[in-house]
Amino acid sequence: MLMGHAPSTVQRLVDAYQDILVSDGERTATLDAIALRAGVSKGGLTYHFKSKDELTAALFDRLRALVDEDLAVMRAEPAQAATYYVKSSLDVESPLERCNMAVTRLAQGVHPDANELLAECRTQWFTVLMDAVGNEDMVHLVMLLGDGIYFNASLTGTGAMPEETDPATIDRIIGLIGTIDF
Amino acid sequence: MLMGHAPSTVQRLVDAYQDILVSDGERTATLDAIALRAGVSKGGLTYHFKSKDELTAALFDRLRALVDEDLAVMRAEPAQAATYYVKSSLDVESPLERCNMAVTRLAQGVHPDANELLAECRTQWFTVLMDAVGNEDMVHLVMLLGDGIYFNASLTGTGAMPEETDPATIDRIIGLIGTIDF
DNA sequence: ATCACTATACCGACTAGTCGGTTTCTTGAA
DNA sequence: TTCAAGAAACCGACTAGTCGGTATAGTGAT
Repeated sequence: MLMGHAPSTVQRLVDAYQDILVSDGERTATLDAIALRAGVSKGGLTYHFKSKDELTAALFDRLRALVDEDLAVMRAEPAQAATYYVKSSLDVESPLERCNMAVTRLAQGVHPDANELLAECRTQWFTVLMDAVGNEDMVHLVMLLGDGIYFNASLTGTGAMPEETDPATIDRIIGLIGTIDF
Repeated sequence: MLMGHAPSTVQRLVDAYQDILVSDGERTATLDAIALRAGVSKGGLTYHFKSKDELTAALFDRLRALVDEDLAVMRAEPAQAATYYVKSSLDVESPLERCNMAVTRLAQGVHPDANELLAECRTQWFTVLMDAVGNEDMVHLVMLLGDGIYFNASLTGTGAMPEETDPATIDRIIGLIGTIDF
């Protein structure tokens, strides 16, 4: 079969939707704009996705798949799970963070399904971190820290990082937290 | 003169805009919906605000004023500033947090001015916390923690809190952070 | 002939903003 | 005391434009 290296039209459409959500927000993510960015006509879009809800469902499926991968990585190396979780929040260019951000845009637009999906993902991360770390307060601290980093990144969109999310600072903060006794 | 306790129409319009943004998102915050909620007609709205941008500017002014108040409180008691900052992130019903959340909805919709304003506010909080706490890494940690709490709250809208933002948990986390040696 | 589209036209719902008109309150001259 | 004139606050119908969705005729490759 030799699956093509070039992304399929379906993938490109989801990519386009995701990219527009991240960089320009929900309002701008119209069917015309998505089709244009994906390099197809509007008819081409509706050929693959009968409605915008179907396209959104595909974006949700992508997030679920990426989160599953991420959870597998954390489960594979429990000792690094907490550090990995915090640090990966910084990597706003990663497929997971970009997809997460896109769904977050929808959630902030108060799309109920997007909110539910994000809550579900957070629960999964919490469970895996609990298995890896053991201490519940520590897990809350780690997740809140990750959320804070992520929130800062999401506000600036694709633009320049504010000082808060400087990787070196995060490294030092992780070091500080590591010194906490329980 | 005896200034009325009942909020003016202008205030009610900004209230309505803010409330709809927080609980239903940017898309739902139409001029009609805002006017309806404020108890005036659309004409009544446009009498006070010539455009939606003007209404948004009034919301921004409100946030600036509330942040100034908040900064004054922190400056008045530097020893409690960090704890105050983290804990007040939990109080999603406070005028400041609600207004902040409304502007955040616009920022997530990638409104450039909203992003700029939020960045400006964060800088001010950072400066005041630096004066109060001294250690830069500690200030970053405190702010990221506050952002994480705030982000969790903003995702759930006005709904029930997820476990992460349970006040007792936050108290314990603040306690843990207080044990860090520099 | 089927698949994966292109291109274009269209509809109904909705949205920001406009505009003529109405009500209510105040003011100041006859 | 009355009343005309303004001004402030507000109403609601209308316009122009946008968006999601539908429909349809056509194209080129397999």
